[in-house]
Amino acid sequence: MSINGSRRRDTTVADVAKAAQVSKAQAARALGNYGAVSDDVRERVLAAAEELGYRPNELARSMNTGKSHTLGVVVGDIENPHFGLATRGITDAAKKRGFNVILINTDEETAAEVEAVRVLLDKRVDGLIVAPASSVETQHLQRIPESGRPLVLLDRTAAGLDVETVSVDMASISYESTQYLLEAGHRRIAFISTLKSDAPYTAGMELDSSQISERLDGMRRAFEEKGLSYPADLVRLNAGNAESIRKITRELLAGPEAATAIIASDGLIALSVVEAIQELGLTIPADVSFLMYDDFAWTKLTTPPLTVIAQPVYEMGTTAAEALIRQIEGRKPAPTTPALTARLIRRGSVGAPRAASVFS
Amino acid sequence: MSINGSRRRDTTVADVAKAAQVSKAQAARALGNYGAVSDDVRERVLAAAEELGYRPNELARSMNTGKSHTLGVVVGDIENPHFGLATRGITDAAKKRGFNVILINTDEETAAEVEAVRVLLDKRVDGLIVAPASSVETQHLQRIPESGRPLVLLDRTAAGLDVETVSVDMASISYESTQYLLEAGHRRIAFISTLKSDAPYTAGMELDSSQISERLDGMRRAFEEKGLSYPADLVRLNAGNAESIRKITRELLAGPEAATAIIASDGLIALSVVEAIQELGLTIPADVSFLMYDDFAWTKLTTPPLTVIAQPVYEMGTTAAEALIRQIEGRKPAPTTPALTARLIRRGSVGAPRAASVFS
DNA sequence: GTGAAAGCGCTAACAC
DNA sequence: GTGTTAGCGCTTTCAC
Repeated sequence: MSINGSRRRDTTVADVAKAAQVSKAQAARALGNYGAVSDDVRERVLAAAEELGYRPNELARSMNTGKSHTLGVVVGDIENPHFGLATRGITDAAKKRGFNVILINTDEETAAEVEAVRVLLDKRVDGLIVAPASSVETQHLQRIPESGRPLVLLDRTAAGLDVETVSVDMASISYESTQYLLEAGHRRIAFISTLKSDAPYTAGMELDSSQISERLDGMRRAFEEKGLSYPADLVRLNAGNAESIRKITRELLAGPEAATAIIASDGLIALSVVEAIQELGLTIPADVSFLMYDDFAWTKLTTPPLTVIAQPVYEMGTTAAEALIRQIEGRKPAPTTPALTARLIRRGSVGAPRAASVFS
Repeated sequence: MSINGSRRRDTTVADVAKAAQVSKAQAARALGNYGAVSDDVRERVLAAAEELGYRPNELARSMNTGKSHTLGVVVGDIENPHFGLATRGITDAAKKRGFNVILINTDEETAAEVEAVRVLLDKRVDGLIVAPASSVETQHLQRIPESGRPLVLLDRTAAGLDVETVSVDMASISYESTQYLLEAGHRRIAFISTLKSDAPYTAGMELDSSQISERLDGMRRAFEEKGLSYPADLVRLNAGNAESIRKITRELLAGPEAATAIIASDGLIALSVVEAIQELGLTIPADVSFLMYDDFAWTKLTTPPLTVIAQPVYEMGTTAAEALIRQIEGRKPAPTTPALTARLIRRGSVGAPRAASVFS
């Protein structure tokens, strides 16, 4: 005893076993409730555990079961409400099934993503959900299934990776939205994305993001169906921060060939675009029409309320987590995977272009 | 050898040691780079490791070092941008110091929080950051320092818990903001919070949240300094979901004693309040003034832009993580902890009350 | 510098 | 039912 102070060791099964006067194995069985244990023993063990304040060491448990009951989640930016909501979906679904979540942010940098995957694999998570920063650089993702752990992709697909992917059909919703803009009379439709790229966008260029590719494909198809060709000069990438987005917006809206409608690829971009439009003293939709991906609550509060492409983000999160856990537990795929689809919510930010008559 | 297929075991130090023709201990030393290892051995071990694709098992490592290099983070709702941003701060700071983050959502339910703490402790995280759902029920938080692991509180304090807490001084910013409203002529100032409570608010009532208490204290002080008494009937709790918030807003704005100004306790509430105000056909600030906690980007896009109380949320996250890691590593507190303060950003949502002359 | 061996706390064979 | 005995993959004495 003496001065029993300083660093107190956690109480272990051995301690409990001793106190309950049974073998370590029996104590472990009672505590982990598996195997066969007499009521008498179970009672004594549980009482002793309670008494001693025993708490299982999950690390030790994980070590010999090989299961950590932990999911690794790798997203571009948790600060972005899109991922915030998706993460909420993931953690909710995970908790429901007894799994925890280790979250890593990549800032949409592939290097950080590679590192994140390494760390999570080293930590022996049971599976991973990744929203890949790049649909092209995917060797590090390849390693996940190779290491025997399941992987589910969120939002974007990855080249050459045959894994379950939870995302909505971007091509068709993009097609539909573009049609809507075309019918309103727009021809000069700009698209702004955060996607990093060394070179400015040119038609037919290979893109790093399946998601953006699909959206552009949808737009192109809508144009071509009307016998029009799609204005590749209005696609702007590298819309990284607020400042660059304002700059892009100003450029897009200047000159004789200015855009008459702008599509923002996500909520963060939308914020800066709308701000820039207001700063220019322009009015939506009289001077410029506006459309954005993701339906956040604030989009209803602007004047006018914004027309958006709503994605079932929370459901995508739960779906991804459920799919992953299903794979981890080796169960068969759900009979019918309900397709997740985006939909266009027409509010007030799309109108006829100023000089519609010129074109139509 | 034979059909070396099926389940491939991960390669371990033992495998590497064998391949490099050294003892397991030496291989481990080279790999973990600690202890003394000759250049020759190190080289051979590293080469063998590379060759075999060795990856350390962090679980095993954690088990005998007792350090998991993982932080547990418990927040009310990651979907709330306030926590999204704080979490971003935490993960950024953690990553910078080589720590990972396990995130758990409590939905502001104390029961879920108790469970979350238990799970994280069982997983042997090195320390925890908790935004406590309740400032009163805190026995489970007590257990964290008792178990020998550091705890840092975020946003709210907890009764009887002497741990580092990262939050801004709510009483003074609330005082300042209330003064501002009073000077604009408001007397009927409502305050809406998500805080759960069995009974409606009454003056002097004990609240579950230190944060809300402080805010109300600040308001009260501002009123009293002007020789006025503070309208406790305008404090509304239990603003849980969009529907209840709209209902509260409608009530607050009806009748002869209607509120002339509304303060929303967080961004989620603000969204619904503003929407409800618009639905009622009222105009901000002509019909009702509005003030909210947290400065989100969208607050600049409404008409008029909203007057807000900006909190350094991201910095609170990084500060909390840094403080926690400092404690984990047993280092002394930073010489000067820079005080985090909120500030009032006056935009356009506060004006004179409709019937200001009646009061002044 | 190096290696053998003893754990970390738990689960899982395997006997009895 | 119960206890004994090996491990899981790593770190860490402790000799040499």
